[in-house]
Amino acid sequence: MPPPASRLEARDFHLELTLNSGQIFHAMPAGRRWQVLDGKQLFEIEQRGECLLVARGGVEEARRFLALDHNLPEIYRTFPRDAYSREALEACRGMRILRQRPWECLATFLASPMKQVAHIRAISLALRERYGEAVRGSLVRAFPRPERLARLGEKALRACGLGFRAKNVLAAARRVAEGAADLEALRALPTDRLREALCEFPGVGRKIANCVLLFAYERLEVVPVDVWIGRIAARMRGRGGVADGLERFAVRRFGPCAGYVQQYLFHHARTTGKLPSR
DNA sequence: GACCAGGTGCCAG
DNA sequence: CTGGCACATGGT
Repeated sequence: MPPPASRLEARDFHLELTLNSGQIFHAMPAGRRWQVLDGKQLFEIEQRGECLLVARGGVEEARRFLALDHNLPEIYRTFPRDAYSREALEACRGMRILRQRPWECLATFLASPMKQVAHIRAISLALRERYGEAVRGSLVRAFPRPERLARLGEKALRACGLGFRAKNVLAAARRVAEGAADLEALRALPTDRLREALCEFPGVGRKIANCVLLFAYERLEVVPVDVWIGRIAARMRGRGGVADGLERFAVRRFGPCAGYVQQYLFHHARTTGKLPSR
């Protein structure tokens, strides 16, 4: 039996929303609680109002992974003031940008092109089930280490539903496993140089690199432009807008925590189908 | 059965 | 520099 739960104060936080907002893809409900893995570290957590009951995993580790140190009221003050952004904020209040591990984040988003969130989840779960290490008490296995995936063939990865993305996941696993890229060492680079380094992985373009920058390297000012953010930004820019790239526009428009804003707009648009008027 | 999904790389003009 | 297209898979 797990030890009794520790309490963790968590104002301005929405656990379920955060775990299912398209940052990670493996969170599992366990009764009233949620199970989520950070590497091989299992957290099992229930939210009761502004308090979290941490049934498994350390409180300090949970605080860090869930980014409870982000000052959300302060971040909200930087949000754009237009009606659509306010609507997204109200719909997603309490959602946080998690602190993911770079390898899991990179590999998972290499599986994402032209896939819906539900499909990415299915792929993540298949990879974990087949090639991940078991974690005591966890309904889901850990995300496979690069060394494990590097030993596989493309066919084995395709069998996890990866399709044409299999070759990119495999190449990334090999690059990391053989030390051609050190994802932890890259952390020290400034954002532009780090993005360039990430784009050296086959299959990583501007969008996926930005996802990894935002979700794994704490670059909260970065905006991944996917189909939804593209539509939203195009509407906000309107016809009178300059001949400016959508990403550049979004970065300026969304403000200093543009990545946060992006995540709220993305989730709101994806789950409701609503877009800004005009 | 089209159509679309948290894109990228490559090629023609 | 820009637009068009192939690339797999699964759900409406």
